[in-house]
Amino acid sequence: MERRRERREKGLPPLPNVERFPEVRTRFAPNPNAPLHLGQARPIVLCKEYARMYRGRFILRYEDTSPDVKAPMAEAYNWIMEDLRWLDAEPDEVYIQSDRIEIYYKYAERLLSQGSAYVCTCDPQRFRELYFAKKPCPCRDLPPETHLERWGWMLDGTYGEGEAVVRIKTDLSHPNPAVRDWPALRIKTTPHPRTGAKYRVWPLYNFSCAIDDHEMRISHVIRGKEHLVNTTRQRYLYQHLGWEYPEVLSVGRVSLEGAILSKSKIRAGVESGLYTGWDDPRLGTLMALRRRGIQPEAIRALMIELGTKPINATLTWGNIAAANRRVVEPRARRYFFVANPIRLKVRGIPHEFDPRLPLHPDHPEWGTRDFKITPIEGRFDFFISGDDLRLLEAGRGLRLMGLFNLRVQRVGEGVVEADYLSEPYSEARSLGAPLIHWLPEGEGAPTRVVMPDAATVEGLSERRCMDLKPDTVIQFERFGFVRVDDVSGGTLIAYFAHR
RNA sequence: GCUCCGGUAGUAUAGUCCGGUCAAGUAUGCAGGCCUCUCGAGCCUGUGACCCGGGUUCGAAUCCCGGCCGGAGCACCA
Repeated sequence: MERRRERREKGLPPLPNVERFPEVRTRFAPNPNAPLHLGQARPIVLCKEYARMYRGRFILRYEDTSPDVKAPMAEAYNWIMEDLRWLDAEPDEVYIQSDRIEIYYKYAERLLSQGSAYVCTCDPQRFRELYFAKKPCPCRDLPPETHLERWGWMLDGTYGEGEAVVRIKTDLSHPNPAVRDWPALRIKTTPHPRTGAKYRVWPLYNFSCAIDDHEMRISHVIRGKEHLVNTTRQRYLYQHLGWEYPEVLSVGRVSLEGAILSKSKIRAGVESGLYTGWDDPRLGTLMALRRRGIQPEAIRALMIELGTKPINATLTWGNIAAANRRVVEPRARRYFFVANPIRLKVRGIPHEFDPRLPLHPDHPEWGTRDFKITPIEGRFDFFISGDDLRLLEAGRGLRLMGLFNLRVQRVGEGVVEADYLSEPYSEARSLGAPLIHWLPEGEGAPTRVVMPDAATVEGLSERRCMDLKPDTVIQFERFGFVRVDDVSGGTLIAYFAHR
């Protein structure tokens, strides 16, 4: 009782039955047909974290055995690896199932010869009727020699696509029809992006996955609960082979409010041009989150918080922003970005000013951004954000942050006129004057911020921002946190993360 | 339709296995206040939840039964 109360302080609960295994080995087994998305981050982070916690190993296994229905993409193998590295989930071992076909064949033959599997040549429709009635199909009870012979015909091309399939024997009276005599290998002649036409018989998910979990000595399988039935199916295979099934943690699915996580929908949108790419800010891919400046630490923290329960979780962008803000706030430098700029003409400035604004309000030691305001006959022009127009009113006070106070004279079409009032910040406070950010005329670098809905906001930012390195997350004061995407084209391109 | 899994505040999570310490904790959100030359951060206060109905029990978020709602699976996909 006491013990249980302590352990949840932070981090993950202990893994069940660790003592069953010489080493904790977890695996993530994606189909390389798209980059990773937020939903997949849950099992990944859990697997990696547990491997770390128990000084075990984390294995990446590409499950690319469906050349047609879920065709692998040659680029996706690398995308996935990059996504994992970014998430700080570098795998300790990597396997590709399309390299391991012979291994699956070997086990198929063993199962066939020991009568644990059979080659079924029934019409799928017909088989369906039979298994719903809990009846064996005519192939099931044929002798192993016949099945081995048929197996040869699958391999040598005597059978065509759809004419034969290897099934694993299970309990035909199992209450769940889905587990009865499930298919293990089938004929598929579509060329594979990695192995071309070398193989015509391909294992199905439950077969290759189950074999590999054993071959790779996986101790704990952490996967989405949509695989619950698959776990039941695979246990039959382990029984036939005399293996012990690993521990299984079935975790709920993660969805993200307003974002599309479905690979097929994303692909359709990317192909039709609805999205700018797999990293369109509207998408929930890891690529997209990364581009928006979401930090891997934030994703990891979120996933660890979700934990290992079989409950589906719907995260909001607010949840993500909150987690990310915690990571990014203490280390993001502050700069001014004037969105939708309008001209501010100031008169009556008594002398030069050299405002110095901190790069981070809580870290004065980081230094300052220094400006120089040199009025000519008391006049100087600034740019301020059109979004701040709502704060301005003729006759009212206004403070330019870190500079001086003004009295607004006229709010006109695209131009605001104001008179110098005073310098002390305290006066702005007592006046209740709004504080706004600004840029001296001539200082601004053209800047475009890509917003979460893929719309863009144009404006000006401090010239020194052009020296920032891509990937840096900064805060545009009073605007929000953004990630610097590109500075090479003379325009600063940034992606908006959140406020 | 059949099979399985879930259901704690807007969202997420702790507690459920081993009933009392839970008139339910935490984070985020929201509202208000303080602080601060950002609409950031920080601090304080408030807000708000055990799906429903029975049962067992001195006592149920926790156990049992029924219902309702949600999700997943029922592919020669992964």
